[in-house]
Amino acid sequence: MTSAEQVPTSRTSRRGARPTMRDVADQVGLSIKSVSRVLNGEAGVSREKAEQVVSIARELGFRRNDLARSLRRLDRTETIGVVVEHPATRFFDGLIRGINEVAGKHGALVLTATTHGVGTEHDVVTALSSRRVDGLIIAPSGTDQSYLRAERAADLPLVFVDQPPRGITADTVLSDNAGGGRLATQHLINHGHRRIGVVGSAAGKYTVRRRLTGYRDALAAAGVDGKDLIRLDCGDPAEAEAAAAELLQLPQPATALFALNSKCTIGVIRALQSAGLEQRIAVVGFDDFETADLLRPAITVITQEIEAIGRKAATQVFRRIEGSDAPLRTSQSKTHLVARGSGEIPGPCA
Amino acid sequence: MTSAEQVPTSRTSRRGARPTMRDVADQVGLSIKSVSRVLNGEAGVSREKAEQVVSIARELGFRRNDLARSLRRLDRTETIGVVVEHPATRFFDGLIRGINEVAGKHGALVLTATTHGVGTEHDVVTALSSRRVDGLIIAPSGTDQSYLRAERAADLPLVFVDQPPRGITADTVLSDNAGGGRLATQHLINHGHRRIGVVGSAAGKYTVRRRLTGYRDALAAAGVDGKDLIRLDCGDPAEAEAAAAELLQLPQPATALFALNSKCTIGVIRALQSAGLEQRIAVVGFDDFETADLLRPAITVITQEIEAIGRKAATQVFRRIEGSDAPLRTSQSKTHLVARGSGEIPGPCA
DNA sequence: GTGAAAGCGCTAACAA
DNA sequence: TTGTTAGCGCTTTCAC
Repeated sequence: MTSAEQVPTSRTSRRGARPTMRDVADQVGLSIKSVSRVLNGEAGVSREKAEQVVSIARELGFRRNDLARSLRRLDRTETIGVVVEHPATRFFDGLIRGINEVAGKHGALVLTATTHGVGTEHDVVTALSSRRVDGLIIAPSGTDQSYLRAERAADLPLVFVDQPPRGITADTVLSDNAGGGRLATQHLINHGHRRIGVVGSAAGKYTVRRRLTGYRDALAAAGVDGKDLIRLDCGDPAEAEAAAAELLQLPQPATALFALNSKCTIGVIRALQSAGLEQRIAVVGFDDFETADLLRPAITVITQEIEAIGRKAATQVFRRIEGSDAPLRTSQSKTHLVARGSGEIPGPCA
Repeated sequence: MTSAEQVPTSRTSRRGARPTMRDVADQVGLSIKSVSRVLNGEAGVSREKAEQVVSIARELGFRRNDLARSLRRLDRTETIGVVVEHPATRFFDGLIRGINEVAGKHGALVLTATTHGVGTEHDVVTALSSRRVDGLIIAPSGTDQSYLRAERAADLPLVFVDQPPRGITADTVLSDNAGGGRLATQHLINHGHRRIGVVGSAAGKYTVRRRLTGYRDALAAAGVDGKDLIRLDCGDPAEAEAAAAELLQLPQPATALFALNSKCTIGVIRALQSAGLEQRIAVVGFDDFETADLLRPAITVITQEIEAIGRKAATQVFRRIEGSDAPLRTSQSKTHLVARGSGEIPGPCA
């Protein structure tokens, strides 16, 4: 409290230090609060001073520290987190497009984190939660989401896509996977097939189970038995290729194949090409891919309304952020069959 | 300082409020600092108390507020930002994989933001900078990066990939685009082609210019003239298809086509299929795509070492984060030709 | 139209 | 082993 001169070191000169509102205020000769007002577009500062603030801020390379801002404003970061396993699939591309579209309207930044590789889903989600995103859209890759109890308890908006969460309840946006499985199978039956093989990924996965349910329903409705024609747990195209090859070499071989995701579709096509059967065996794949129409035959697929799913999920997140406490909701988007050739190859009963 | 009882309202009961170290400390009957020690794995707390802290923290659903933590620790957020136009391409997939691999070793979270659609590159990068990421890896989509002067001045680690920045200088990791263009063109020349058409995207884009340079160099080295065979500014497969069709209908039509990116490759293939020329006209595409080997003929491509680029970029970012002030560096990764059939269709001079 | 003071949740520095 | 104090950069509240 003595009047000894304080000689504050200029913070801006420290390596890596970034200018603060304090620095701008000092330069303009204004209080930090006025600077804050200007930089946040609040009223109550004279035009002249305001212009000075803007110009000095620009000159200094000022960027508002949103860490501090969000801390003071009690965790409104205007950021939503998206957690996916793997960004480079048609599915996640469309999803993120849809989410971005809605988030843009709300002035929020969308940050995507990947669970592939080092970090597990749990780690990545927790990291985002600790960084206080305002909401989270999660395409689960783990098998248990009960670690999110803390976030649920704190009312952090959580929306699941592609698969429902396990171990907790939350808003969820799904595709009609069973409907898609039914569509595909029915389509093949209609084209005269009775021995319809299935190649899919992890047997325990929700989407796999649902698509399979649709397959079984369609077979049952047509009075067909398909028990020995299912090959699951194919994690990559190579495994799917092997599985498809197997289905084609059974005593009573499959005359049509239904691939439960696009990686499997690729494996199936490889198997058919190796065997020279691509014009003889029908194929329907779940999920579209960019070059599906360039193949010979072009590939018939089941498509999902992916961008719509992204929009729905984001809309729901923002509804919750704005305080909605409507009951938890699970919505389901349609799936469609796009006939391109491979699925219309006739079977023995055509 | 009077002994009047303070009756603090329980903060945890407020809707959306999340437990703090204060809450944990109160429950355990310890100071906030001890809680901090435990939750950050610092030594100096008795086993017994530490276990209590951990268990109460878990019970309360405590998540450390990393906004506050980072604020106090002067902007070490242990987060790096990646800015890309569009996550769902083979390129960005590999890139993010490589980045994640390195970031994982450094305990940092990788957050990806997309510039496609609503937000411009500038907005997205600034938002990330305001959130105080420790470093930024940017695949430029805009045409001018001088807005990053503030970040450069503050020594925020910045690494550009795919294309160098304009308007500022920074560490950059590129592919040898010209080399790839030369490889492709030379390959076609070697297979007897002299009229080699090019279909590419935006003429002003760095990668397009470099790949074209390689093309011209190879033609010049072989004494071939290719002036009227270049069609740029094809933004999507449809435009590339039209451009390719045009090149095939010239008085002296192209006998081979070089597509400068995978979207163009797809358009080119479509044009050839429509004309029934896919077995007659040679094609080389820049950038691989998942179904390239399923097409007939399978597509010969130039590949980039994408994951390596991601690893290099991330390594450089962390080097800078750790304080390196080595001179700015531009590194270049190799490109390779993968022969699959379409590029080996012989030309008239074979 | 302008500013001073307090405090968001945490950690650094120091004290006991 | 444990606690106290100050303060990161901002916004909120209230006073002038």
